[in-house]
Amino acid sequence: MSDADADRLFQAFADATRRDIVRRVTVAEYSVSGLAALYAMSFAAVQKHVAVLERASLVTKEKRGREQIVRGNHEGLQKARRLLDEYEAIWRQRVGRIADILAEG
Amino acid sequence: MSDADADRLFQAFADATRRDIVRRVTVAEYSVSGLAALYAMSFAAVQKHVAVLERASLVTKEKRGREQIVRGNHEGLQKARRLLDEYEAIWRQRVGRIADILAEG
DNA sequence: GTATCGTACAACCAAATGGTTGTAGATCTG
DNA sequence: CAGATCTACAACCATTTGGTTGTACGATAC
Repeated sequence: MSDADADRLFQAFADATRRDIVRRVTVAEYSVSGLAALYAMSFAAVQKHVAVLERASLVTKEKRGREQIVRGNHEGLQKARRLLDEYEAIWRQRVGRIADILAEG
Repeated sequence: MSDADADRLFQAFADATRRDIVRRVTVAEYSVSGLAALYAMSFAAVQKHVAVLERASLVTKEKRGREQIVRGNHEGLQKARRLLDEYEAIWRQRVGRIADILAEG
């Protein structure tokens, strides 16, 4: 994953409204206006949040009639989790080294 | 974890320089100026990045003589991973529901 | 004691972010 | 067809972000 991909992913997660959208569209389908009705902000603002999530592969949009259906996209979440798993692995290596030092001493 | 905590965490991860700092200080100790020497930006800029990471509990600072030693802090990483695990759980529930529907049909 | 080093912090700047309103194009409904 | 609905997008605004330089101050070295 490129730096730019990771930037987009974590940036997308760094907003409570967007995290809420991700949760909702994972369990059910929503049109953009359906989502907009849930939040105390304009339709355009929600539209922008959805666009941020789409660019981060956390959500997909599909046209259905005049509506745009938003659904969760597992791809982005998987990428984010794999990246954090790499950091976790670095921690485990470090713990391993410390254990080795203690074993030697 | 509060929304503000999550915001700070993911915001902190949403920058390649900061992610690199986290990796480095997890495997070894660095002073702030030691870190600053690694990047093509000013000392003050790196100092700000470290401050962002510290607020997000991804790093700790400890004064040693005139230096400030930066170390990785597992707490922030754990919080981030747990939060992503919650999203993963929502996905698994969804997959379960779909399987149920298929089993019924 | 006097440089020098490492840090903190303020002030500033350009660009990005998160919000707004307004306009316009598609699609459905009556 | 006319009107309502859903979406897209531009323009604008305030705040935050990521960077800079400059100043000040405690700790170290000579």
